[in-house]
Amino acid sequence: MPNTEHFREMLNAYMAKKGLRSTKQRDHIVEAFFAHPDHVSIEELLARVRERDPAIGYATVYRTLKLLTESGVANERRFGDGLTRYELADDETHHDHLICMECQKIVEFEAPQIEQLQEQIAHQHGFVVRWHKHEMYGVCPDCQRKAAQKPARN
Amino acid sequence: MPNTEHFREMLNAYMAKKGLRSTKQRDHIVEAFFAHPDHVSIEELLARVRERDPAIGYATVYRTLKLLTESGVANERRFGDGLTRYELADDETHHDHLICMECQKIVEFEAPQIEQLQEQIAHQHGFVVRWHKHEMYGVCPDCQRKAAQKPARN
DNA sequence: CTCATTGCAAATAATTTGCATGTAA
DNA sequence: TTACATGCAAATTATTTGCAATGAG
Repeated sequence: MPNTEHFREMLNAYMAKKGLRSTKQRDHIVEAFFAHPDHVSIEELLARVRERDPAIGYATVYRTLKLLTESGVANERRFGDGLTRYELADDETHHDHLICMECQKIVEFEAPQIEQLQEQIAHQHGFVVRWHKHEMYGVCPDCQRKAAQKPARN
Repeated sequence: MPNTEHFREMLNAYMAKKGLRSTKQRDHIVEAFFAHPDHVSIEELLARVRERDPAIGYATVYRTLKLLTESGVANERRFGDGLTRYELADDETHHDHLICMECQKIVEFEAPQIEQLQEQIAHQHGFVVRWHKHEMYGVCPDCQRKAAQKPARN
């Protein structure tokens, strides 16, 4: 589990400001998210949360993840499998993604040099950047190997 | 309209290989896409195409855009407004995006230095990159100005 | 007590699919 | 002629919402 202190504070501050309440469902969902905040889908999260509290419904998970997103704790992402996925909005240790178009594998990487260039460009356009998304879609080593063994059949 | 020769050839090759046929609906849709291949949605495309042929249905547009995607002519993109948008898979003149979180404005930019760094990183992980997505979400100059005039009310 | 929250089921929204009919090749 | 393509409507899928019941503060 990553260091979540900062995010817990953000969430508490947001909830206090909006007059929102803390419930055991929310707590479970938030804990489950913090435990594995690595591009999880609603369905995956729901499955984990139901291990502790089988009565929790879809809608509550959707609503809580929206809350996490609004409070700046999580970011919504879509990769291309039709699902919305969530990850910690962790700017400090920000990672980007290499996605295999064959097997959907996701590899994370960090590239401080790119982040720096990004900032420059945004600044040239007068933008203030809140977060970013940098994804490369291609073929991973494993799938390249498979493709070599069993060539196309079209 | 950008230079589309290369893409027409890709599409023809793909259709020939798969034994697919050329129809007037497909032609209209493909032309409409080539005319404005700048992150269009299905709905926008349908509206344009119906100016020429009012009988064309949603399904055909969806099917044709899937065909363009499979043939490598178009790429599917999702920005965050719930719609899938399409753009020319133009690697040569590839552009990335700055997206305003307030007004949804999309600004394009090019950054060859970043593209170069990307390739390096992908190579380190053994990936072959087919295309990529690089989006920065933030606040544009206009909306920064508005926010300054009319501060938050939460 | 009051009002946010929950779970369910129903409602939306975007996209896909089945099928009878039309039509390239 | 032989399938592929089309348009429609129905089906799917992901997500949102209305509402009565529940529960936090």
